[in-house]
Amino acid sequence: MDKQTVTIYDVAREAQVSMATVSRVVNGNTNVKPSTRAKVLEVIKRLDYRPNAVARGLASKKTTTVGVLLPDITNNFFNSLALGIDDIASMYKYNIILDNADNKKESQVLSNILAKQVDGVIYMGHQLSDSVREEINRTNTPFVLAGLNDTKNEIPSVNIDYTQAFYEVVIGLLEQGYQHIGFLAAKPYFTNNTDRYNGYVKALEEAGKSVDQDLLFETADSRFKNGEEIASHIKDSKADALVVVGDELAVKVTNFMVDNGVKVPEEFAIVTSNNTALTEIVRPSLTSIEPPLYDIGAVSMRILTKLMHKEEDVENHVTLPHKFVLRDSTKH
Amino acid sequence: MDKQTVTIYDVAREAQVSMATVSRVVNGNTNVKPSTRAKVLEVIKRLDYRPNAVARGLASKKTTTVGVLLPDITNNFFNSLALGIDDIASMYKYNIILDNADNKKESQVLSNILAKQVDGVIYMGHQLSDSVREEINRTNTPFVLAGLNDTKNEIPSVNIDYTQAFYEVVIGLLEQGYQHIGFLAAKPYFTNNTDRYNGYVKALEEAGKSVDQDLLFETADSRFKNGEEIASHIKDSKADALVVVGDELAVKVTNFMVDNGVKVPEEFAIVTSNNTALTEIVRPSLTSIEPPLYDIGAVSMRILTKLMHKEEDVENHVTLPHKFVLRDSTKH
DNA sequence: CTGTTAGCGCCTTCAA
DNA sequence: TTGAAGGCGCTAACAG
Repeated sequence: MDKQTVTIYDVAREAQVSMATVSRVVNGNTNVKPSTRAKVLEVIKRLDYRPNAVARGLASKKTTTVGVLLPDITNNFFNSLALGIDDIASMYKYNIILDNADNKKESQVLSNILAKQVDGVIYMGHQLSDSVREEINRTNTPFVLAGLNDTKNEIPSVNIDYTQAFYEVVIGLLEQGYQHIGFLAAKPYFTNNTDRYNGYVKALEEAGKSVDQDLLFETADSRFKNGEEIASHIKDSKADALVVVGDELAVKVTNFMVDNGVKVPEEFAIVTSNNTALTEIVRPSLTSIEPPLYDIGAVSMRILTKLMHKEEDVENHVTLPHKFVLRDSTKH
Repeated sequence: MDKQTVTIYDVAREAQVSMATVSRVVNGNTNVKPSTRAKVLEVIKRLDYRPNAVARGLASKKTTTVGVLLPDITNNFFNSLALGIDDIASMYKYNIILDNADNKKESQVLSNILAKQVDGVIYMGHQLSDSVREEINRTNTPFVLAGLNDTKNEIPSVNIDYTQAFYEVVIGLLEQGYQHIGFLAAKPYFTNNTDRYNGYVKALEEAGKSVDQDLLFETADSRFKNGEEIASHIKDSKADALVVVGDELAVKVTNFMVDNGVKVPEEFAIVTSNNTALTEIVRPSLTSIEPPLYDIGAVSMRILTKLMHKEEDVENHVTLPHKFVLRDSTKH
């Protein structure tokens, strides 16, 4: 009738031991005589006993559950991170409470997840709002930001060097002879995009060029659907190369260019930022920065486990190395 | 120091009422004098009290948490369903414990999730193994299969009519004059693929054609990466049209054809099955069956809420209508 | 090596 | 409308 029918008491009675002993064998405590352990295990199996994790959580103050917040589970950037998180989580026997915080009041979602007594939280998103930061500071539950820099450097985070990556991309484009390199990203620039923009600027300045406002393109949302109009603007501009934040956006621009007779990469080069599967699907395929998405998630979770186990000297701000994948949207 | 510092006792003391009263206002029980309710609420706010969901779960035997199992969170088919599930879940105030069951022993994962006392479970996957079915039957926790038919019709599920959809696709291709229509799917055929295959066969038979073994193509895995070799086989076969299970696979075949000079759709037509974003990214864009992925997830979760609330007469096997999106990979 | 005994924080009768 | 009291199932000292 109920979810849980057989309890630790039932096992204890049936095995003719105390519940403490049953608890010990369930928790792998070694101070149990092998013969009684065997007896208990037999009864557990026979009765199909399954320890109630909720009761366990209440008594031990540990739930072996971590909260994971992300803006959009269908976004390849975020779900790639999530995969890494999930793998490491299950390796360490943690469950994940997933919250697609898109459109919901994040601090509300966070409060709710904290009420569930998660042992830790991984936060993914475009930026860290003040209300969320406040929640984080108010609780003792460990937090890690995955793929998002903390502008105040208070909260542990795992990232690549977005500035450096974009700097390198632009330098490369310059070397290939492109003259008017545009920058396309969603506005307003959130944390990571500010970093990327800085890398773009730095490269231009080193090359003795100044930033041309006419080469700064923006969209309100980096999702695929919103790329059509901006692509048209870009085509009509003097840009002969473009670095893009968001593969979906980059794909949209690429298709628009090709569909409208622009030769890529001869007349127009495109470099994108996340190296998701889309980059290999478009024609021409897209040259891209290759951030180790899975690893960012995995490392974030690994750090969280250390934090949850109260280990000392946990690395707080990890910068993972990135690579580049040269494909057909650039000359090289 | 601890996760949870302020408890219901603290609030009771501070508000000078009993904890029972605090519990009542927290749970929206109406039998509380407005003035004392106000007082309690004030204290709750002032103390930043947050009810401990674990304790609540233990006492009430409800966790307002549901388990969601899927094989791969980076797969667009599954994460689209997950988005629908998540939206409805948060609408009904449920949290989701997400388990990427890929490569792990599913029944183990399931047992683990059941130990967390979830109020219900949504299962997604390619098939329902016997061990999982056994687990499901052994527990009283409600289950719903999302995007997966139960071959034994025991467990509630939400799907489209895969057989009918493929039947219609093949009929359409036949009408357009294609003579040798191939069928490409991962082998062995799991539940849904068997349905799809049946639709393919049914259409051919109605047209007086028999199934040609040389037109049955297979891969071990429907993911994008494994499509190269099979695409080459298909190109060398007599097929002049192809229905594909899995958009990633379809994209791979399309790119291979185009890259190798085959004219799509003039010489070769392709129809895919899930209408994920990829279909609009390839050139030519892909004609596709349009299953309401988000809705399948949403309806599954809606049904699960009814089951969890022990409502009567809950619809058990829902078949949602599908559509078709005609794009450039077919003549029409 | 094993049992006894308090709680963990909250819900929920049952009385008042 | 409110309070007292007994669990929910398990962990974790503390004895023995």
